[in-house]
Amino acid sequence: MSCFNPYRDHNHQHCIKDALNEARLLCRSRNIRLTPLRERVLELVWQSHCPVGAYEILAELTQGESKPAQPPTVYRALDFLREQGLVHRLSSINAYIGCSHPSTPHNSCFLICTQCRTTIEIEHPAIEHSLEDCASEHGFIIADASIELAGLCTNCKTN
Amino acid sequence: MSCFNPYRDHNHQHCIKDALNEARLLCRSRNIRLTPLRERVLELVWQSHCPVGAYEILAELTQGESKPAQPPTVYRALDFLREQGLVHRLSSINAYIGCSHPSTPHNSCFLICTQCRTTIEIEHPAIEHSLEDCASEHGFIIADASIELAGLCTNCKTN
DNA sequence: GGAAAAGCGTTATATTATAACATTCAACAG
DNA sequence: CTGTTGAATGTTATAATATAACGCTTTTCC
Ligand SMILES: [Zn+2]
Ligand SMILES: [Zn+2]
Ligand SMILES: [Zn+2]
Ligand SMILES: [Zn+2]
Repeated sequence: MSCFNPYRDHNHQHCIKDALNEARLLCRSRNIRLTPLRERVLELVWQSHCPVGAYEILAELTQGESKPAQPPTVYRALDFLREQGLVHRLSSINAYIGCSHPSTPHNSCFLICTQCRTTIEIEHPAIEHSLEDCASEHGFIIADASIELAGLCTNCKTN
Repeated sequence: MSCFNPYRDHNHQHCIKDALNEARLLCRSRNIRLTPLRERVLELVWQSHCPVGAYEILAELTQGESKPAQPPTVYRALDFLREQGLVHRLSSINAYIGCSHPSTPHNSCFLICTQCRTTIEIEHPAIEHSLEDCASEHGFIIADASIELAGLCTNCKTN
């Protein structure tokens, strides 16, 4: 049972707070720097359970600033966060989403609702096993798995 | 046992010929038009078992022509071929590859070698089942699965 | 044959991402 | 402290991928 069901009401402030806290601890333990900018970008990524585009983040970063931020600012922060496993890239929609369990290494697997855009990251041993089995049958060594399932979430399929 | 092993020598002319023949039959049976341009693009996609970028196709289309082809020419042909299931898009690398079994509906799953770029499309009931199980556990209805596994193929892992 | 739709050419532009170099900041040794 | 070094960020420009919009041509079908 997960700590929240993003398809229902929940206190999302907790999600944000938890994600930021975990990120801080994780970076501290790895002795790397979660700078204010990186933390800010992570916070913006976590504004919802919907994937967010790099240029959306850029626009939000720029809000209220005198000079607009530039693309490399965002992409560098995202690169850092992705390297640390704090953020995933959803290549099928060119968007980014916070990782729900950054402390444990995993192949990411996402359920992306095409209607409400809510996206959840799932971990399912059966998927991992079937992929590994299949790859090894072909003598293939998986380095990086991208599994993105688009469709309708519980909420949207009934509406 | 598959009709060829793309990691070893094989007569790739057969692959191209078979793919084009199957495409013609399939379009005929669906009563849709595989125009010369579309067929040409499909042929270019099938030039190898490596994914190919839209602008690479564009460049090859332009070879020997007086006026260079424009992006919409290629993208429209690719859109058509994808709608008909003759070509898949690999979003993790922004590239396109011919479908190895376009006549039967399937979720695409690819093993993409990061070294030699050879890519094979696999069908494995266990993967389909585990994905379906997992999605339905979350009340999610899969409309479109994108599974792209990057890593080392048999050949490259030993070299 | 003529209307309607599909296909394609063409021009322009949107969207996503990176290269390259300058400047500032943080860490650390001496 | 201070000077040195590498990391982080700012800044400008550009690359790479993809689509919008409009008009002409070809095919389909009555
Ligand atoms: Zn939440
Ligand atoms: Zn994750
Ligand atoms: Zn296929
Ligand atoms: Zn290889």
